[in-house]
Amino acid sequence: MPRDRRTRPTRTTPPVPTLADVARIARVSTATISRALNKPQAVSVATRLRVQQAIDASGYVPNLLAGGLASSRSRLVAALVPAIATSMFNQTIESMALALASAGYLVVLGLTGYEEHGAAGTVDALLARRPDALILTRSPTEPQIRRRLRASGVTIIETWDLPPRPLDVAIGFSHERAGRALADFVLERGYRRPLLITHGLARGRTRMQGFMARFRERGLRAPFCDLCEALPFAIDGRARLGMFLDAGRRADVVVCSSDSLAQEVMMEALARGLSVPGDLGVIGFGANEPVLATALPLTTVRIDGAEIGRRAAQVLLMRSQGREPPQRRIDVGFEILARSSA
Amino acid sequence: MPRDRRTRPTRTTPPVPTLADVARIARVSTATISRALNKPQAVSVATRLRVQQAIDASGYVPNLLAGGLASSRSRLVAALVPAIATSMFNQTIESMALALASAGYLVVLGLTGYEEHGAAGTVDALLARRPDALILTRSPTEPQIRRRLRASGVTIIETWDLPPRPLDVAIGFSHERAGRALADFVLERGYRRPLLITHGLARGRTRMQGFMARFRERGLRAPFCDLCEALPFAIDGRARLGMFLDAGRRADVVVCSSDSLAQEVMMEALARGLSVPGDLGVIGFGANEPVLATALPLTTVRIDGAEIGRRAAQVLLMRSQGREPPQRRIDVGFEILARSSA
DNA sequence: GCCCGCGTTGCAAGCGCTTACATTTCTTGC
DNA sequence: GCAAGAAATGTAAGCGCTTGCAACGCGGGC
Repeated sequence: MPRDRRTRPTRTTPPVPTLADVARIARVSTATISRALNKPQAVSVATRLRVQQAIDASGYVPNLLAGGLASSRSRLVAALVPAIATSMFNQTIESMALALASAGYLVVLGLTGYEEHGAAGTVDALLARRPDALILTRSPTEPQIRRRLRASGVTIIETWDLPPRPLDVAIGFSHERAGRALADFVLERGYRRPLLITHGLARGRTRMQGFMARFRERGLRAPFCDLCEALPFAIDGRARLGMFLDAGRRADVVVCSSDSLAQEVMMEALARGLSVPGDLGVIGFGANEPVLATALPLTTVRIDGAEIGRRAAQVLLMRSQGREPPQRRIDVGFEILARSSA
Repeated sequence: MPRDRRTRPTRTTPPVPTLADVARIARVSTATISRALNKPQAVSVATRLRVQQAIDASGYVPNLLAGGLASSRSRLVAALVPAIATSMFNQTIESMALALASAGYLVVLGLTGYEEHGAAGTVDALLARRPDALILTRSPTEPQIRRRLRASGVTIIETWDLPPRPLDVAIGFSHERAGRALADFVLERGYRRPLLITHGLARGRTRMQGFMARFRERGLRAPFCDLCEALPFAIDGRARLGMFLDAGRRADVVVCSSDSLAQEVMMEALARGLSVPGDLGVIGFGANEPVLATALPLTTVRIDGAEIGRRAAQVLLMRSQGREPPQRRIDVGFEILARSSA
């Protein structure tokens, strides 16, 4: 093997100090340094002080690759998300990362894209890092992946949904119920001819089905559905509403699968001289901070993405202490924010 | 030490297979497996096949903590960002992560928040992971951190700016020049009384200074500046413009530090019966995908965040092959997108 | 005075890989 | 048919930590 890899760091940097170097300076064994760092209460105050000085003097930064290997606790949390440039889940990841930072955990990102089967390779790449937990923003459907995840033995947290049989722990809400709640909401407000515009991903579909089911249960005629094959953020709301109206169809409220979509729809309505909500109600979905922050008067379904992240952090911290979370399915609910667009 | 940590994975999961297990199955040495995985061309085709079968049979997933420790290449890239819930930099991180994924690299996130000195702890947490590179979205000012970064020997890439003396490699553009370019742009369009609204972070300030400098050079009266102490995404654009106008001041164009800010300003202008750009021009900054995607007719400065990410990936891939990037300061430029709001 | 127990510290065996170097097994050329 | 070099594989020494266990020192109880 290489004689002295410590000189490797490019361009003649002085070698990076190791535990052994610190031990030499502090005149104690490496075990003591390790303990001073990881369970300070096991080390006498005097020694602790000496160790700290040695660390400062040497500029030592622990090598957590080595630490993780030895302890089989990487203090890494893997997050599997479709994207981060434009994503509902960022808030969740961020609040989780923040909640975990003080416990020494870091988040590694696995980007899957929005294709149905984009996750396989990414899952393996993440598992290779031996994370202490894996956060999913979509439950994998492929049995192979599910098996692999289970076999890995790491804590798996599925978020933004509540599958009937979670792989491990799930934190989210029922999209079916959200759909139903929306149906009740629009009916209560007197709307009778809703237009649903949604992307074709599973959750949008599920909400739509909940919505339809409610209408059916009440014996009302089925709402018109515009199920777009485009990705969530790539739907052209103006065009969709335009096409609908141009086809001579009519609606009294538009229920959209995202807030940005709703904004576009609203814009198109206004451009066509329709008043909102007078002539046409508009409802969004997602209400994350940016939309909440603006004074935009959009009626929408608010999901507390940050809360999902905090709960995930809690669960994982419990597991790391060997305790079991009280429940396997944690419902964070949703809330219909009635503002002035519907 | 623990006898058999392989049984650890919670709740009586079967032990996770290791290289040695695969070697046993394939009836070769562990070295051969390692080579088959990391430099396939060094292994005969027949063996490679046998190894692959053994891997499939056992469900082996390499342990990259161990691999990284042994090779001192973690294949981890650390990204230091203020936030991801609402951030200009997500596009950069995402495109970099995507470009690196095929080379087996993963991104670990370090969130610093927007405070001036939030980075210190995060930097150490990231360095402890022994990343092969560190991507910064803001150059650290603290000499201590700069020293630590340099001493670490990892590739450091500063992005979204072009400091005169980069720590290592910088990929970005000149905010000073962007400010000047904006000044020239508004003057060319005949505006003479601009209002600048910006956050108080360094780059916004720099752009503002560039803008002012250009006005001064041309002998024109200084523009009015509204330097807000709020964070970039927390400025209430409607209120800012409102206060300005209510104070009896006048402007013919508003230059904003972000697109979302510009949108709010535009909304307030319209709400006050001012036509845009007839009575008041509005200019944004940042033009990332979401804003580009909408048909929103906002004149703005477009920065190609994705390109910055791709370039970063390139640099780091070169370094990992021992080659030096051709330049230390890579200018990706900016572009003033003249649409219809100014 | 001795023994026990506790609080500290040290010893040293791994954790699961990579890789320099040694060894074995092919190819070739003559 | 054989030597020499190339190609493929094996051997084993780490990489920098963690941690079970042993050793030590000290004070108190009897």
